[in-house]
Amino acid sequence: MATHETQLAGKPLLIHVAESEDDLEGFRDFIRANLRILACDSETTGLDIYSDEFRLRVVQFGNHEEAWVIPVERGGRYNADVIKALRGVQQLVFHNASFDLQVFDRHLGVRMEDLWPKITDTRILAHLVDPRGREEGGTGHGLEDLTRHYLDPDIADNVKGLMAVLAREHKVKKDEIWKVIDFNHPQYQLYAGMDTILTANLYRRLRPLVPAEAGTLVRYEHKLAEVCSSMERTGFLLDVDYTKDLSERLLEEELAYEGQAVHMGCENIYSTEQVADVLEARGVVITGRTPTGKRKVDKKLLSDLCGSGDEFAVAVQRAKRARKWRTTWVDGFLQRVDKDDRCHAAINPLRARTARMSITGIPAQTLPAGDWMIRRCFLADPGHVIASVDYQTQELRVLAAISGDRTMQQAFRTNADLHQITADASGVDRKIGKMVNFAYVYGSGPRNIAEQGGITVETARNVIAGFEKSYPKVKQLSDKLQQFARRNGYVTTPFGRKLPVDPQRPYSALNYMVQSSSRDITAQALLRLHDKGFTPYLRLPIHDEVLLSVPTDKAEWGARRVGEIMATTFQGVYIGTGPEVGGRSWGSLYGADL
DNA sequence: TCGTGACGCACC
DNA sequence: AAACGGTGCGTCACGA
Repeated sequence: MATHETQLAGKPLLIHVAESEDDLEGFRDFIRANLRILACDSETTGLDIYSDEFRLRVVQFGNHEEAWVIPVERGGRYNADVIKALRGVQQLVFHNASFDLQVFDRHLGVRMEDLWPKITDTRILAHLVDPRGREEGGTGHGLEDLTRHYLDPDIADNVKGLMAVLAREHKVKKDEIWKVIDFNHPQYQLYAGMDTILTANLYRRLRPLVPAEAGTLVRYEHKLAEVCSSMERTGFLLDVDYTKDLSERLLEEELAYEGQAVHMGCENIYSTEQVADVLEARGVVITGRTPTGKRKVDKKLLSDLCGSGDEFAVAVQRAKRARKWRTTWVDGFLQRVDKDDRCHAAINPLRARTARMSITGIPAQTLPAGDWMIRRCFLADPGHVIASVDYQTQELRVLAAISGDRTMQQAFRTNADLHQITADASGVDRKIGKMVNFAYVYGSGPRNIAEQGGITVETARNVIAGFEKSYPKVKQLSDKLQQFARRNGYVTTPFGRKLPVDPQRPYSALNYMVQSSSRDITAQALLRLHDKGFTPYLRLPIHDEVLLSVPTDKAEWGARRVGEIMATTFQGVYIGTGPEVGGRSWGSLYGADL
């Protein structure tokens, strides 16, 4: 048995490694002595849990000063004892449990459902303590960042440097190291064990720091993480033939237009500098500048030029679009599809400062909405169709609720046209009224609203004034929140979430409040859907929408039922839903299959 | 070779 | 008086 001695902030640590099956007796003793609570972690060959090459290599258990490292890749008793430990320990602490639990589910045969009830996730605790990333002045939420902030900066630096050192030693790229490194490498063993000790210590530090108002959020966020991890595990069926074909078509389009651009003197259309040079050589005057003073060549400029018949602009824009669609979406899907033709998104249920969720892998929140071509790649299961249920004007209704504004609430109650009300208050088009309704929630100023709506700054000021006069309580709330945020540095949402507000941007307090509350309304709906047994049909949560695959013969009923369960009354304001049933592909909801 | 900032663009 | 909130991802350009 190998044993490593090291230190964390001056305190001694002990890391045991099971090198032979005989060593497992010591491991079992350790588990028996720590049955109440242990931190756990795993080492794998990569992050692509659902790819064929993925392997689980090592599982570690630890408390605040001692850890065991078990090479489950050897199978046999190593495997069996780890499974017993996972089942036996009463409380398991992970950092980002969703990942490890999916790994154990798929590669160790321990169902997530069995483990989730006893999981504590330090990433969740860290977010409830400070939802800001490191770039935003917060602690960040990765194990390394949190270790640096709460435990021991030197250890954090070592962990960060380790990968690079080992990769250099083995002459491989950084993300390849976890596949090739030998289990007997002492540094590998040391840091594998260390991760659980860090997690155990983080748990001790973070638990008392969770704000009292957020106390009830702890269990709720863990349940939400469970539901989202279940969606990840299920995955989303990919129409592989269609997707491959689309990839080829997009590549052809890209090459054709890129060739035209090269012919017109631009070697690299992705270099803004080069595009600007060619445009100027063609007599275009570029007036816009980026924050760093460079010539601004963006979509708006290119579209305007396309409109006036500039063939170079047309070629650049079309090539860029085809390339973006192919590399960002289509090829990405093909790359991560598993052997059953399913794509597994990574859902982070607790991501933004406002707690908004994020979805990567299938970047479902950013797929083009005006076109069905990309969404057409995804299918409902065999015998199923796609259904979508979204909230109707979720954020504005939340604003009506938390501000208590009578006019806004009345408008929603009577189905009056809120955008027209805003427009009429200053005598502008409904389109402008709608834009300002949303822009106000984002905290936009007159200049921005003017640019966005193609109106003068003067008119923008009038529309904003009209908005504030129409909904006086909204303005009052914004002022109140700003004042509170200036004084205290944060605001607290109706769900008990403490959201830090930057002193330079007190106006963002209103948006944080609305965005965060909206997220919690969707999140709580997911928990209700889970309780009613709908989780197997859920595919993705997308802001104010839930996407499902439902059996064809029950689709209408199912979508309606999901809509009923999601619909809610928030502080007296009804937030209704719009269930939609499509065809076999997600694209059908956007005009495909017609 | 890798990491990072700037930029641009997709969405709510 | 004015203040655009949040996300993911690809590419270039640059520096260690």
